[in-house]
Amino acid sequence: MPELPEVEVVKQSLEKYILNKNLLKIIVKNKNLRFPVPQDISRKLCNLKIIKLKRKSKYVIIKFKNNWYLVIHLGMSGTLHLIKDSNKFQNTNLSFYKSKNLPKKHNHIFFKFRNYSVIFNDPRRFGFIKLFYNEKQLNNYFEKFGPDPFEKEFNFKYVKEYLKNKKKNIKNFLLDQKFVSGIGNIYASEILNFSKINPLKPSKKLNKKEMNKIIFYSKKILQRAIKRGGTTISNFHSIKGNQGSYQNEFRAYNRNNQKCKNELCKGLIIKINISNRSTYLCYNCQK
DNA sequence: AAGAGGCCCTGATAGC
DNA sequence: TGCTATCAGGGCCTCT
Repeated sequence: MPELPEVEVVKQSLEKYILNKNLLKIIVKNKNLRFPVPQDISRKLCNLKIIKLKRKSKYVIIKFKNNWYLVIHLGMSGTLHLIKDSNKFQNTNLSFYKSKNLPKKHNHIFFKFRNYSVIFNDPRRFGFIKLFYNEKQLNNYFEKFGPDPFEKEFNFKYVKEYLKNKKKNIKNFLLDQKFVSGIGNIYASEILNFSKINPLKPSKKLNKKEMNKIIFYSKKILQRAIKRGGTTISNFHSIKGNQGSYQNEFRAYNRNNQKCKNELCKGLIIKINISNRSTYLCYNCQK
């Protein structure tokens, strides 16, 4: 589900509630996520103050006062929920189920704070959490990732060097987190439609103008999506349950057989498969 | 080394 | 109503 904008929205809303707060305890209901939940995580992290929140790519990074880092990835279907604990039921699991926003199933991890809990829900369990015990370990993990689209390193020189002599098509490169990190299947289609580039175009055939368009629209579209609270297709929302609205601005994704919205273009958006993932494009203006 | 494809998992929806 | 097939926002692993 969540690409960079959705994760950024989650990080920002999470920050309001858990920054500078003590994590009282963690209750793991199901440790079988994409990777097993780290052993003894509750004992290790209880009564530790959260001193910083960051986002890298599609990951939320939570820093504790002892310089440990908890990293959260939401996979395809993961969500975080903020639930107020009523006084009556505090310290019992019952309180967690009092909010109508909380799904009934797949609430795998409960992070308990003084007056509320943050709950990790994930039906498909492609999400996961990881624990790092110092900054070096953390940096080591993210070393293999390319720059976020917003980072200065994501510039013409980098893109040109990286794509030189590469056979893979540009759409698959936008999804390749080693090249640029944070873009997923929705925004890849959007970026290429704005840039008027065919997703199947071999990367080495992109000219300077096209590379610059990709860089420009990656930043612009993701910024805009963050501003609109992300994209809500089936279940994404911030931790308070607010829905994003960027889906109302889609130009390509989910618009099979509808008119292309690029200026002066009379083409139709068509859905095709690239590497087994839905891809939306306009053959008329995306060359 | 780069690239293609399979796979992990549940739920929603379409078609019969 | 109930079956089956297909698809879904991601990314790791294996094979060539």
